[in-house]
Amino acid sequence: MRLYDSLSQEKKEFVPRDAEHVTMYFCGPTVYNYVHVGNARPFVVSMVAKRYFESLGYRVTLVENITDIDDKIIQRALAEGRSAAEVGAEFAQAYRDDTDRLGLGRPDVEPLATEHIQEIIDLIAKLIKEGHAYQAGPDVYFKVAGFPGYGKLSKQQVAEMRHGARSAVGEDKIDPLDFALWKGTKPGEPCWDSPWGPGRPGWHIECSAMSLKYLGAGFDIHGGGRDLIFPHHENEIAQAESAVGGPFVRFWMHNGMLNLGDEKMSKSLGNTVTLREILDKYRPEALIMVFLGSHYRSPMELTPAVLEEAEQQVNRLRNVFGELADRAATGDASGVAPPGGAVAAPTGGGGPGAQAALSVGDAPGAALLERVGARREAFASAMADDLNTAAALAEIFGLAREVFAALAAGEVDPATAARIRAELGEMVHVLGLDAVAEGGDAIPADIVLMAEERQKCRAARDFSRADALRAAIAARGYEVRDVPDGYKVVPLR
RNA sequence: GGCGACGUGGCCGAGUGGCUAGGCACGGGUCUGCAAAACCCGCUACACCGGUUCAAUUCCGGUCGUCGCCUCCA
Repeated sequence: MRLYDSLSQEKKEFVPRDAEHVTMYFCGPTVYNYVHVGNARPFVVSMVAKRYFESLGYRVTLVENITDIDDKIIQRALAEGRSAAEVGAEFAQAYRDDTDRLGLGRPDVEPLATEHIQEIIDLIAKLIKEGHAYQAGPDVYFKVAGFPGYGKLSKQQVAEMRHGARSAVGEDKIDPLDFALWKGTKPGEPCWDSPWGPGRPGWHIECSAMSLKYLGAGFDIHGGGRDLIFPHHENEIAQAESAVGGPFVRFWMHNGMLNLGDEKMSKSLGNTVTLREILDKYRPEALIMVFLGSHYRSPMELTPAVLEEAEQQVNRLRNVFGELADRAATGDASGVAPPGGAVAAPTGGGGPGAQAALSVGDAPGAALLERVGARREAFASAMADDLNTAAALAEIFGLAREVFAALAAGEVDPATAARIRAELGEMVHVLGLDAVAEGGDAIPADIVLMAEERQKCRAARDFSRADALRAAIAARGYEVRDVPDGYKVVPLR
């Protein structure tokens, strides 16, 4: 596959460091609050990338940190009269809870900065020992001037950066560009013992320490939001390459920012929306669909309209899986429908039976399977081109259209339906959209009763009562669809 | 000012030197007690101005506009 590397600013053939093992590190959030939707993008991107590599046959180790010690956490703790550890733990858990709702699983390792203080201290000690860092009073700084490649990721000139750089009061840097590796403690702040006195890690060092610990120097992919390029990742390169004396990572992968409406989502503007707020209003698959609908490197708008549209797309995929499941269930591999056919389909499964018996014929099924093969190939090429999920999704929708058409024409035998369902299932799995392929929860018994009652009303031609029942069912969040030989209940949304 | 993106049909959003993106919405039709789902048909674009070319939305230059980063930020 080809993957864009932000450092060289070009797509390069991706070859992992280790033949069969892909190593990835993504920068997770600093947990001083509930994460906003923007934080979900790198999470989704990294999980989808992981799935894609796995689909290629690689073993993947994805490390995604949680930074649970920093100025803002301390500030909040102070303001709320509790410990920074407490604040960090609360929001780290909230972050896990929120991202769990996406249904993408967890990264393989989710290291906490506060649990890697020793590794951080060791790394700093090494940098000092080798002359890349120096102690200044209670603090330790990285010596930017000693790292020739500084600015190579963000494409900035050191001289110009120095122009606008500033030092906070009380800092004793030699060079304004130097950044803190270790911050000496101040009254009321949490601290750890170190060779340089009590203090805490600076912002960037934890990621280098943890990525090197779990993945080793020269690992494959280091990712995160574009806004981390400077200073975070630039500084990581400086400190990590100085420490290892060689390349830090092979590919830098940066996702674009999220905008809310026409305003940029920004903490300073105060217009952030938390991930949990979004997930309370929309299905997780819809949010994933929105992310995948545009390329991961592009900035994107997140508006109610976009999310609503994604809900529709989710419905369409759910429908195609539902129809395929129904068709697959209508008979054995010979294509003969079971006697009697299905009438009620309380779980959304089962369904039409009678008209199915007529469609046999290998030819139409074979033609459709050919289409599936072609779509899968196109899907694979799209993903192989810098994870072009939007194009990959288009193949899924294209296939859905073809499947529906074949289904409508009665050209799909149960065995073919089952096979297509499985293949489509594999595709949506790579994109983290497994939910669209699942049957969903069982329909509540009372809803089924209402639907049954409605059937009776229809049979008795009491349509006003039937419609009232449908409305009542809709009010409960379900939709009744009349199908040729019965009905079907599906969840709205 | 430096660096990096981007301007595609009603909307979102891929992509390409000549040939269908896809989705949503909309209009017409089929099916249906109604509705939904689905199918069929329709709607077909590449900011502007130059240039290169047999041919440019796609390459080059310029103009206008939008956005991100330049030590809070995924």
